[in-house]
Amino acid sequence: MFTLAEEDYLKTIFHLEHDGKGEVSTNAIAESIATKPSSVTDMVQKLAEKKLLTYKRYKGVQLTTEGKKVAANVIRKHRLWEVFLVEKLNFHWDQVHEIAEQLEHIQSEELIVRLDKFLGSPDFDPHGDPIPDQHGVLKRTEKKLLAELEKNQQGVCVGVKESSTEFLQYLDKKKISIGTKITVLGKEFFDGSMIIQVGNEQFFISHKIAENLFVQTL
Amino acid sequence: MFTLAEEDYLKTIFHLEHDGKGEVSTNAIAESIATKPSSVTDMVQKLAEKKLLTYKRYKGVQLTTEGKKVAANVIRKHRLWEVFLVEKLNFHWDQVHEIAEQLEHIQSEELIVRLDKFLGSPDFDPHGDPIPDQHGVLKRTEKKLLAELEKNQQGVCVGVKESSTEFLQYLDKKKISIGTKITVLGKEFFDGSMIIQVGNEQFFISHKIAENLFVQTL
DNA sequence: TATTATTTTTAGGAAAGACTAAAAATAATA
DNA sequence: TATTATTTTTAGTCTTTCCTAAAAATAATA
Repeated sequence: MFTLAEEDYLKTIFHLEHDGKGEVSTNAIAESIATKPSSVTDMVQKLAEKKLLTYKRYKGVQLTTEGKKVAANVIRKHRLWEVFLVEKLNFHWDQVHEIAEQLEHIQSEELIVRLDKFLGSPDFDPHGDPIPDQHGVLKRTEKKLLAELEKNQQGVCVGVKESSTEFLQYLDKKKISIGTKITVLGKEFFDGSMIIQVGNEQFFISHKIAENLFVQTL
Repeated sequence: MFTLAEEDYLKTIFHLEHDGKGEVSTNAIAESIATKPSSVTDMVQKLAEKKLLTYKRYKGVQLTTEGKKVAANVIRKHRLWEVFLVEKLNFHWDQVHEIAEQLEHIQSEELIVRLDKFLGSPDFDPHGDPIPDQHGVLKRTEKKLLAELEKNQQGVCVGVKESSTEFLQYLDKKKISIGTKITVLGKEFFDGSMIIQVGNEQFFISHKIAENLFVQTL
């Protein structure tokens, strides 16, 4: 369908559009993709001919609906493979990017349908980033403190507020790390303490803990 | 390390060397890889410079030890991915070749080590072909009738001798198909009947059945 | 606003890997 | 062995994607 290079450009432009608002500049693309601006101009003109983006000389580019769909699909594949690598092959979350960069280009609709099912149709990748659905729709997410979640809400751990050794050791003991899915089973109004589920374990955490953990939520 | 095209050539030449004996001709490679002989000459000269094969004009090529190692490694990856697709994603054994053709080029030592472990270090792919080990060593295998196996031997189903509807339905009921691993738990000298293990099931089969099933063995 | 700096594009070309057409070896046959 | 057929190679191109160097457009500043 699309070449590896085309897919990489679309994906990168998609990300840049989400960060900065509006058009994406040639230089920004060149930097992201580690190539020269002149190469970007070439490719961007080609993608414009294919109606995957709109391009006006010196004015930057913007993905079309079709372009966004293709890009989101590549990102979907990338993030699903990352889940596979971490959940099934026990890679650490920070080891999987490079491999997923390759796997995201494997062409097979059926493969992704089955992989998604095999993984239990996850909503987030191991970095806490949301996985676009089959139609390329990326649910918008918010980064919150775990303490802000209500009963029955879910989040994926994406970071800590204060990283004292004690706190990190606590998280380690409780098997909580970047990408870990956390479900709030109960919340005590009195002191803000919670019962949460992590993997198959359920346990109590204090408000102090819940205020130190960042989670990504739908 | 090597380009996708290089890996495809090495793999193809490896297979051709195993089929016909001796040197592999330009035309044979061209046909296998669906390209023109002139393109083969180009690539073969390049691979010869890289010492992956020996090449004499008009005389065909032969892989060096290094070339064989690279080729066997690609084949190892291909076959491990096929096992993954069939065992984990529930693809049918005849649907996986094209996808594995792509997956075999993913570059990551660590990935293959972990994939192999995840799959339980299988010896055969879903077609009954042996999987080369980490060092590129391909165990030689034999195709036999199941009836010829002794107690505690293992084989992978690779075909049937006579394919009557009744027999195929029997195999279907017993969940035996191409690629199914069969272990002989016991064998009765008197009538040649066997107790075999298929998946988690253990059951009795008559000599007549065992004589109609081809298996690949180490 | 004139000038300088930055960004972007054009022009021309390189490497990889494919192709066609024609030439050169080798093989097969009369 | 001479001739024909087949296989293989060479020579010259094409496409994709990248590059460098120089030109053109836009933005920033005096």
